[in-house]
Amino acid sequence: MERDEVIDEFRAYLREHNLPVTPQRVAVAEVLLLRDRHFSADEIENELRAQGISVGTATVYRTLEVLVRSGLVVERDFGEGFKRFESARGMPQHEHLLCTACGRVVEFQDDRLDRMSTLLAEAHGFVTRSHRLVIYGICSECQKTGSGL
Amino acid sequence: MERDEVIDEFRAYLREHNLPVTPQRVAVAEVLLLRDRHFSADEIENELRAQGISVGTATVYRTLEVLVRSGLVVERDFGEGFKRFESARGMPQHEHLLCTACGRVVEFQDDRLDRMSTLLAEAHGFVTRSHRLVIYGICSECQKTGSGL
DNA sequence: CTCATTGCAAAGGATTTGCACTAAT
DNA sequence: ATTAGTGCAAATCCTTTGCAATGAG
Repeated sequence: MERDEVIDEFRAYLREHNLPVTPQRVAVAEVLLLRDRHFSADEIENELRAQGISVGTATVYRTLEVLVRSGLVVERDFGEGFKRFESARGMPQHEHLLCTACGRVVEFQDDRLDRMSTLLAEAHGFVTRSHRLVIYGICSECQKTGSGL
Repeated sequence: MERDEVIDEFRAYLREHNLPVTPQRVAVAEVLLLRDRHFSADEIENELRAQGISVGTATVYRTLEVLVRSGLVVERDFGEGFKRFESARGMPQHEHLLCTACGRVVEFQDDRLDRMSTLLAEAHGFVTRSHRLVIYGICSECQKTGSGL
């Protein structure tokens, strides 16, 4: 799949909803959709600044709102005191491993876990809608360097 | 276990650490340890105010810090924009089922899940510190009444 | 041209911190 | 007496909002 296809999808979404396609919106979308990372609003702003593009904080947040509504981006809260955003591409339902030393986020998907989660919910009379698993630990890199010890 | 035993445990913790046992600290501890609920800092303050006890906001937060360090209370973040605190009594590691219709929170514990979570982390080179699973769904009550549909 | 977006700065909500005052040991 | 805790208000951190200037369609 072409890298810019996702951006075009966003452009299409904006047009369909009569929302102006501004360079700022596209710039924010590019950071988020063309990379495989979890960005905080602040990181996005810094990333853009590093690229020489200046986008106001408010605009970053407002664009993130649109991106989430478009379904192209997903909002995550790992209890760090701020939110992170990631492309919704590919992995529909996945879990997160968060390194408490360096903040790195690793994603994975496991069918057995999905099934177990549904069964556990049923056992308590719940009909599952979704679930979220975050495992906090130390990644292999940080284990080597001894960071956060 | 008697209701006041937990409070005595907290008093003991304070003494052992040369921390003064103040009426404010005990008051906050009582709200949290003598009930089966998840409280926000704000709710604790209101609860105390309703009881005619006035405790400053800063003191509530500072006491929560001590309670968490003592291991008697656990801090939770369900992505609501603020933190919740609950007694750690009994269930050392447990998961949460959150009804998206009525907001009810149900807790449960499952060893197989704990083990699976550790194994999944290892498979990705992580050393597990802890994990958090929140299953979002509809509780049996709401399924009957059709709330949130 | 017209209306939505932008950016700045002020406002907000949750939590923290500085500091003079009070209380526990 | 000592030393730490308390309350208040000011300060932070992340995020939202008001509003005049700007830009997309």
